[in-house]
Amino acid sequence: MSWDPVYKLVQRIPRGRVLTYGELAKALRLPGGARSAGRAMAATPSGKGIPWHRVLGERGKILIREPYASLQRKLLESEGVTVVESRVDLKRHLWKPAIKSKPKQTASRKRIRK
DNA sequence: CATCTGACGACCG
DNA sequence: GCGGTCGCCAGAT
Repeated sequence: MSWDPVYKLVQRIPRGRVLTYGELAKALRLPGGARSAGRAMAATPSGKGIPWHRVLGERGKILIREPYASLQRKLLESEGVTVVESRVDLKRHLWKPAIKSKPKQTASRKRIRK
């Protein structure tokens, strides 16, 4: 599986902003959901300039285990993101990615919900 | 091929 | 809020 689309989006996250696995997966419509986003990040090649630390769990919580958790927190704080009790304030730092090309739905997009 | 293992998240108690 | 279960599914063993 090629996670390129994921890395590409992650690289677009502005400095000082963050994104959650769930939002990431939803934005790219990854099959398997958030877990897929997590797998992609787990396979993130280091040294590619990919700001993996800007991806957090639901509610802005740092889910990765040590020793990376400390590093992630450190990197976030160095960008001006306040981390409290292993979590950041999404209201203040969540970044909303542009919608991934949603092929013409001009006027058919109806609610799927009940 | 059979199992196990998660950078997840929704749900439940 | 915390811990356990379940669905998800690509990789590793």
